Order: sequence, then C-alpha cells, then structure tokens
Amino acid sequence: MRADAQRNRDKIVEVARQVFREKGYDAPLDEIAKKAGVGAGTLYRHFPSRDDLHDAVMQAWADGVDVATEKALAHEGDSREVLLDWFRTYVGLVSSYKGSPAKITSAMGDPDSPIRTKCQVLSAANAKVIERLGDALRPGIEPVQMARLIGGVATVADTASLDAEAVDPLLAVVADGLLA
Amino acid sequence: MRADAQRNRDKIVEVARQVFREKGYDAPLDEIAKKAGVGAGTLYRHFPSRDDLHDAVMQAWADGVDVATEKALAHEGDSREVLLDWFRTYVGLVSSYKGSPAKITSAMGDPDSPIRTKCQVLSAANAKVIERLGDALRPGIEPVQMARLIGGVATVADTASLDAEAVDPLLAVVADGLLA
DNA sequence: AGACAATACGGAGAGTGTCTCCGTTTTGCA
DNA sequence: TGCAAAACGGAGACACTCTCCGTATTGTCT
Repeated sequence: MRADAQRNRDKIVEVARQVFREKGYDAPLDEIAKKAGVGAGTLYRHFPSRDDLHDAVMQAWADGVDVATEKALAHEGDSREVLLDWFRTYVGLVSSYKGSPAKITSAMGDPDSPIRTKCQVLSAANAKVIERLGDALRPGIEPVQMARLIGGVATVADTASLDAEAVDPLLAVVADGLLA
Repeated sequence: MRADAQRNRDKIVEVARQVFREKGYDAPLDEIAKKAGVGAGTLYRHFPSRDDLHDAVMQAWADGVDVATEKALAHEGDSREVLLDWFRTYVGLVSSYKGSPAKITSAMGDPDSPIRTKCQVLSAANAKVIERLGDALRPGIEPVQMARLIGGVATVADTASLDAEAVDPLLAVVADGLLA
C-alpha cells in the first residue's frame, strides 16, 4: 500500500472512532471524510460500506475483549457471580456507540458480514465462559445463543437508553435461565 | 374532520400498512404518499412523524393483542407451558415488519412516544400473564421487564432474520429465568 | 342554489446524506 | 529525473425528508 494511502486510511479510522462514539453508528460518512481532511471518494475507496469502516474502527476494541474475558474468568465466586460479571462486561463491550449492540449482535452468525472478524472474538469469549462454567450451565448452550440473549438485552438498553440499574435485573433473569 | 381529509387519511393508513410489511419500517414515506395518490404535504399533515403513522397502522394490530392474550391465558398446562406459549405469541405480535420489534420495545417505557398507546396494550397483556402465573414467577417482575426481555429476543431475531427454530431455545432460557 | 370562509390539498424545492466518476496530483521505481 | 501506476478529492447525480404556499374542495349560511 502506498504511503499516502496508508496515512489517509489511518487518519480516517482515527476520526471515525471518535465520530461514531459521539454521534452513533449513523453519523454521516461525509462528515468523517471532511474531519479527516480527505475527499468522500477516498473514504469510500478505502471502506466501500459503513460496516467496513466500522470493522476497522473496532480493531483496537477487539483486543480489549480478550483482556475483559480473562478478567471475568479469573473472577472467583460461584457460577452465578461469574456469569453475571461476564454479562455486565459483555454489555459494556458491545455498547461502544449508539446502534452498535444491534449491529454486532446481528452480524454474529452472518458469515458474510464485514464485521465478522470482530464478532468471532466475542464468540470465542463466550465459548470460554461456557467452558469455564461447565456442568453448572444448562446443557447444549452455544456461544451464539449466549450472544443473542445478552445482545438482545444490550440492544434494548441501547435503543431505550436504559441505565445499568435497569439492565441488571434483566441480566439476572438470563443468567438464572442459563444456569437452570 | 372534513370528508376528503378522512378519505385521504384512511387511504394513507391502508397503503402504509402494506408498504411497511413489504419494505420494513424504514420504507420511504414519499412512496407511501404516491401510492396512496396524495401529495407529500398531505401525508405529513396527517402524520407529522413516521411514528405517528406507525401508530395509526397498528390500530387493528392492537385489537389482535387482546385476543392473543386471552388465548394464551386460556391455555391449560403448567406455568412453563403457559409462559412459553405467551412468549411465542408475543414475538409474533411484535414482529409485524422489519424494525418493529426494536421500535415497539424501545417505545415501551417512553412516556412521550407517539406509539405509546399500542405499547400499553402489550404492557397490559404482560401484566395479565404475570398475574395468572402468580407465585410460580420470581417475585418483583414488572411487565416492562418482561417486555424488554422478550422484545430483546424478538429484536435480535428480526435483525438477524432468525427463524422460529432458532428463537425457541432463547425463549426457553428466559422463561426458565423468570420461573426461577 | 349560490356564495363565502374555513379547511385541506399537493407538489415544488430546500436541506441533508450517500456514493460515483473522472480529471488532477502524488508516489515509487527504473 | 521521468513516467506509469496508484491514489486523491470534490462536483454532482440520486434518494429521502419535510415545509411552504398557491390552489382546490368542502360545509354552511342565506
């Protein structure tokens, strides 16, 4: 990749991260281009779709997922505690900006999604949690199912602007359901 | 209301119902206006926002909710059966078109939402179910919490185009969590 | 019936966002 | 240094939302 191309790409991703966080996933792409000091054409050449840009933006985020998983797994306590702790972490991770819980959750399980890379990280994290809890969990739970349950809660929390206090009881219900 | 106004209003709602179903909640309003044979101004005068139109479209739908509730409550069987039956019904009701689960679920609990009328019907239905199940349910469950849990599942199912087979296990987890 | 407010209509057009096309500029290699 | 390939960038075509206001329709009063 040519040096100027790389430079522009990096700049776009950096600006996009910030704009997405401020204005949500629906922020105008032209605005991102302008703030990055490039033309619209340049942005669209690097990232043909919004999701492609989103994927690039979430690169750093994906690393954080691993760290967070380790932390939740290191947590000493009974299964319910571990599960709840992970769920809270998960909701936090997946709610990077307005609209992201829905995007990430629906991309999960779609083999053609441009942001699939990042979803696999989450899937892997869920798999680890499932493995750690072992027999305490109801049998036959798949990582993607866990992702959908918690992703659903996170999506509702996102679109309805719920605070942690309102979300926690919902997570508790799901946790108990999974431990049943 | 003047006769021509009533005529146009009815026509718009009729067309909107059909277009929403075909193209989802995001369908262009101008297209609805055109298909209804009215100008854009007329549509926007009758329904200042998309949600206002959505609300009108869901009028008939709201009646169906009552019927469905009665049916689910009449269901003989253990609590789990009743709950699961109601959840399946709920998901069906709330998924009238692409985007509607998210809309309806987030409107629930927002006192200023234009589609609040319709959400109250669902809230009332949930309250009835909760009452019917009584002590079998975990204590302190609010209708709106139930709406958020199932609405979350429905939203994920909607955006990820899941079929009933994939949704059912998720509902089972939530049901067991609520019965815990 | 005829006339006159009041009410409603409708579409042009301004504002905003998406995405492409292509003439111009930059880069890297020989 | 020169030149072809690669990348740029912004004008503009297209799409959707929403408003404004001149025109048409309706209901009422005589």
